[in-house]
Amino acid sequence: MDEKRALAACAALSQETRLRIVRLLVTAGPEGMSAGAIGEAVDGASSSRMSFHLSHLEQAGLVESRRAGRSIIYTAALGVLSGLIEFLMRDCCQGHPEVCNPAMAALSSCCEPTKGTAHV
Amino acid sequence: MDEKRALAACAALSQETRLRIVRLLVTAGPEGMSAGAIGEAVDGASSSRMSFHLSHLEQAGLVESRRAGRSIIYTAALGVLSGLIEFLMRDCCQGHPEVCNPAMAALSSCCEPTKGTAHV
DNA sequence: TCAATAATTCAAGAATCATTGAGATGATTG
DNA sequence: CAATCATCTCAATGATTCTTGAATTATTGA
Repeated sequence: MDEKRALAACAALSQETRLRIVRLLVTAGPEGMSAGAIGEAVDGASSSRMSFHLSHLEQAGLVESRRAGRSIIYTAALGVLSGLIEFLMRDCCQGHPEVCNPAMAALSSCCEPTKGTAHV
Repeated sequence: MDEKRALAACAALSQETRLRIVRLLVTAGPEGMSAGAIGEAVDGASSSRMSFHLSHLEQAGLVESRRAGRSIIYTAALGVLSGLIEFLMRDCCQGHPEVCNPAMAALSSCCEPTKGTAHV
């Protein structure tokens, strides 16, 4: 993740409809959702508006799309989201891990590490 | 972190000068930096422009300020940054931790968990 | 092939945001 | 107290972004 991509990602996330779309797709997982279903779920927006926002998100790398019949299925690009997180927190510690542990804890509360045993 | 705050945070981060300021302050740690020093470090911007962006960031909760003599010292609000991360990744796992491990790994590369630390 | 469905593209207008420069505020020094 | 330094506030202007509605492309089934 470089500055340019991080800016594009943040800009994409800074709009209500798009933020909702990303969060919806994060919870939807690898199966994704069709453009139409997303539109209904987030705010019943017009299809052209939805298309505008979905393509903005895809441009920013935060979602990916594939065609399935008449529908186009969108999925969250978790790798890019992770890259953004890493970029934002880079060098936050400077040898003092306790400084950024809140961020670790925040993520741990959702994502249990698969290896190791320590976290509850 | 609720949607409104997350939107404000992302909007604040979606501007080049502001993104640089936040990253600079993240690495600067709890001591922070004066407005003038930040301005010189990020792009030699005019003081009114710097002030505009710093106050935008403070409004969004991403930085905090305190006066020290003639200067005003800004620090990164790591708690809010962590909250944003947690908000973005919330429910990403749905029982499948391997889905969001990239995000964990991204943070771990910066922030080693301290031994035996229970998260809050 | 034709009609229906799903989604996209485009142009125009409305709304929001960033920069500039001038002036104001608050703290320190002589 | 007056001068200076660091920063902030404000109004005007230019730039960017969002929404809307109509037209367009791709896919499917009768």
